[in-house]
Amino acid sequence: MGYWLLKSEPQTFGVADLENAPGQITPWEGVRNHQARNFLRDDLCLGDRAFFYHSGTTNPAIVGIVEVVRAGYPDETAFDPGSPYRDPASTPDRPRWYRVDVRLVRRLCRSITLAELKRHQKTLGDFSLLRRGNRLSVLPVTAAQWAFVLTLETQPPT
DNA sequence: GCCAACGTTGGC
DNA sequence: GCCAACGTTGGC
Repeated sequence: MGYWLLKSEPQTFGVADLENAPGQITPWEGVRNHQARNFLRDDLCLGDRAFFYHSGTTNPAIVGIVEVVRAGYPDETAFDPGSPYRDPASTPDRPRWYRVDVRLVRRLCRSITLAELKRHQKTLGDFSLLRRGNRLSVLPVTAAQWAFVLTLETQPPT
Protein backbone atom coordinates (compact mmCIF):
# COMPACT_ATOMS: atom_id res chain seq x y z
CA MET A 1 0.00 0.00 0.00
CA GLY A 2 1.25 3.45 -0.89
CA TYR A 3 1.24 6.57 1.22
CA TRP A 4 0.81 10.13 0.02
CA LEU A 5 0.18 13.69 1.05
CA LEU A 6 -2.43 15.78 -0.71
CA LYS A 7 -2.41 19.56 -0.34
CA SER A 8 -5.40 21.80 -0.49
CA GLU A 9 -6.16 25.33 0.58
CA PRO A 10 -8.97 25.12 3.13
CA GLN A 11 -10.59 28.23 1.67
CA THR A 12 -10.89 26.34 -1.62
CA PHE A 13 -11.56 22.85 -0.33
CA GLY A 14 -10.80 21.87 3.24
CA VAL A 15 -11.30 18.77 5.32
CA ALA A 16 -14.60 20.24 6.53
CA ASP A 17 -15.81 20.32 2.92
CA LEU A 18 -14.85 16.68 2.50
CA GLU A 19 -16.65 15.84 5.73
CA ASN A 20 -19.82 17.35 4.29
CA ALA A 21 -19.46 15.82 0.82
CA PRO A 22 -21.84 13.00 -0.20
CA GLY A 23 -20.35 9.75 1.11
CA GLN A 24 -17.41 11.89 2.28
CA ILE A 25 -15.95 11.24 -1.16
CA THR A 26 -14.51 13.81 -3.54
CA PRO A 27 -12.64 13.82 -6.82
CA TRP A 28 -9.15 15.22 -6.22
CA GLU A 29 -9.12 17.41 -9.28
CA GLY A 30 -7.65 20.60 -10.66
CA VAL A 31 -4.05 19.45 -10.30
CA ARG A 32 -2.19 21.19 -13.13
CA ASN A 33 1.40 20.19 -12.57
CA HIS A 34 2.94 17.41 -14.62
CA GLN A 35 4.84 15.71 -11.83
CA ALA A 36 1.83 15.70 -9.53
CA ARG A 37 -0.29 14.52 -12.47
CA ASN A 38 2.05 11.58 -13.00
CA PHE A 39 1.58 10.53 -9.38
CA LEU A 40 -2.21 10.75 -9.72
CA ARG A 41 -2.27 8.93 -13.04
CA ASP A 42 0.34 6.26 -12.45
CA ASP A 43 1.10 5.78 -8.79
CA LEU A 44 -1.87 6.38 -6.52
CA CYS A 45 -3.52 2.97 -6.22
CA LEU A 46 -6.90 1.90 -4.98
CA GLY A 47 -6.63 1.58 -1.20
CA ASP A 48 -3.63 3.87 -0.86
CA ARG A 49 -3.81 6.32 2.00
CA ALA A 50 -2.96 9.99 2.05
CA PHE A 51 -2.62 12.78 4.54
CA PHE A 52 -4.97 15.67 3.91
CA TYR A 53 -2.84 18.79 4.27
CA HIS A 54 -4.02 22.37 4.58
CA SER A 55 -1.76 24.85 2.80
CA GLY A 56 -1.91 28.58 2.29
CA THR A 57 -3.18 29.13 5.79
CA THR A 58 -1.85 30.62 9.03
CA ASN A 59 -1.00 27.20 10.39
CA PRO A 60 -0.31 24.83 7.54
CA ALA A 61 -0.95 21.32 8.88
CA ILE A 62 -1.92 17.73 8.30
CA VAL A 63 -5.54 17.54 9.35
CA GLY A 64 -6.90 14.22 8.18
CA ILE A 65 -6.51 10.88 6.46
CA VAL A 66 -8.10 9.91 3.17
CA GLU A 67 -8.22 6.70 1.16
CA VAL A 68 -8.06 6.35 -2.61
CA VAL A 69 -11.38 4.84 -3.69
CA ARG A 70 -10.84 5.29 -7.41
CA ALA A 71 -7.46 5.24 -9.12
CA GLY A 72 -6.36 7.75 -11.76
CA TYR A 73 -8.85 8.72 -14.45
CA PRO A 74 -9.13 11.80 -16.69
CA ASP A 75 -9.86 15.08 -14.94
CA GLU A 76 -12.92 16.21 -16.82
CA THR A 77 -12.82 19.71 -15.34
CA ALA A 78 -10.14 20.37 -17.98
CA PHE A 79 -12.79 19.89 -20.70
CA ASP A 80 -15.31 22.20 -19.07
CA PRO A 81 -15.33 25.74 -20.45
CA GLY A 82 -17.04 26.91 -17.26
CA SER A 83 -14.45 25.42 -14.94
CA PRO A 84 -11.60 27.39 -13.42
CA TYR A 85 -9.50 24.30 -14.16
CA ARG A 86 -10.28 24.43 -17.87
CA ASP A 87 -7.37 23.52 -20.14
CA PRO A 88 -8.20 23.48 -23.87
CA ALA A 89 -5.03 21.47 -24.50
CA SER A 90 -6.63 18.52 -22.71
CA THR A 91 -9.27 16.66 -24.70
CA PRO A 92 -11.36 13.55 -23.98
CA ASP A 93 -9.39 11.74 -26.71
CA ARG A 94 -6.05 12.79 -25.28
CA PRO A 95 -6.56 13.84 -21.67
CA ARG A 96 -3.64 15.71 -20.21
CA TRP A 97 -4.79 15.87 -16.61
CA TYR A 98 -5.88 13.15 -14.22
CA ARG A 99 -7.63 12.90 -10.89
CA VAL A 100 -8.43 10.25 -8.29
CA ASP A 101 -11.37 9.91 -5.94
CA VAL A 102 -10.69 9.94 -2.22
CA ARG A 103 -12.83 9.19 0.81
CA LEU A 104 -12.34 10.69 4.23
CA VAL A 105 -11.12 8.01 6.61
CA ARG A 106 -11.05 10.37 9.56
CA ARG A 107 -9.83 13.69 10.78
CA LEU A 108 -6.77 13.59 12.97
CA CYS A 109 -7.41 13.98 16.70
CA ARG A 110 -5.27 17.08 16.44
CA SER A 111 -3.64 18.89 13.56
CA ILE A 112 0.03 18.17 13.01
CA THR A 113 1.45 21.49 11.90
CA LEU A 114 4.24 22.04 9.44
CA ALA A 115 6.16 23.74 12.24
CA GLU A 116 5.88 20.61 14.37
CA LEU A 117 6.93 18.37 11.50
CA LYS A 118 10.00 20.53 11.02
CA ARG A 119 10.95 19.97 14.64
CA HIS A 120 11.02 16.26 13.85
CA GLN A 121 12.99 16.61 10.66
CA LYS A 122 15.72 14.32 11.98
CA THR A 123 13.31 11.47 12.55
CA LEU A 124 11.35 12.09 9.37
CA GLY A 125 14.49 12.12 7.25
CA ASP A 126 14.03 13.16 3.66
CA PHE A 127 10.38 14.18 3.89
CA SER A 128 9.25 15.63 0.58
CA LEU A 129 6.97 18.12 2.33
CA LEU A 130 9.92 19.66 4.13
CA ARG A 131 12.13 19.97 1.10
CA ARG A 132 12.91 23.56 0.31
CA GLY A 133 11.09 24.97 -2.64
CA ASN A 134 8.67 22.12 -2.82
CA ARG A 135 5.40 23.17 -4.38
CA LEU A 136 3.96 19.83 -5.47
CA SER A 137 0.39 19.29 -4.38
CA VAL A 138 0.74 15.51 -4.45
CA LEU A 139 3.71 14.10 -2.56
CA PRO A 140 4.91 10.60 -1.71
CA VAL A 141 5.26 9.63 1.94
CA THR A 142 7.27 6.62 3.11
CA ALA A 143 5.72 3.96 5.33
CA ALA A 144 8.09 5.00 8.12
CA GLN A 145 7.12 8.66 7.82
CA TRP A 146 3.45 7.76 7.76
CA ALA A 147 3.75 5.70 10.93
CA PHE A 148 5.78 8.35 12.71
CA VAL A 149 3.36 11.15 11.99
CA LEU A 150 0.57 9.01 13.42
CA THR A 151 2.54 8.51 16.62
CA LEU A 152 2.72 12.31 16.96
CA GLU A 153 -1.05 12.49 16.82
CA THR A 154 -1.51 10.81 20.17
CA GLN A 155 1.21 12.82 21.89
CA PRO A 156 0.96 16.35 23.21
CA PRO A 157 2.15 18.97 20.70
CA THR A 158 5.84 19.70 20.93
C1' DG B 1 17.71 25.24 -27.63
C1' DC B 2 18.47 29.39 -24.81
C1' DC B 3 16.89 32.64 -21.70
C1' DA B 4 14.33 36.61 -19.89
C1' DA B 5 9.84 37.74 -18.35
C1' DC B 6 6.10 36.48 -16.00
C1' DG B 7 2.79 33.77 -13.16
C1' DT B 8 1.86 30.61 -9.35
C1' DT B 9 2.69 28.34 -5.05
C1' DG B 10 3.09 28.67 -0.39
C1' DG B 11 5.59 29.75 3.89
C1' DC B 12 6.44 33.48 6.77
C1' DG C 1 2.84 41.92 1.69
C1' DC C 2 7.24 39.81 0.73
C1' DC C 3 10.08 36.59 -1.26
C1' DA C 4 12.13 32.12 -2.85
C1' DA C 5 11.35 28.42 -5.90
C1' DC C 6 10.12 26.91 -10.02
C1' DG C 7 7.06 26.12 -14.09
C1' DT C 8 5.52 28.23 -18.42
C1' DT C 9 5.66 31.27 -22.27
C1' DG C 10 7.49 33.27 -26.15
C1' DG C 11 11.05 35.80 -28.76
C1' DC C 12 15.22 34.88 -30.97
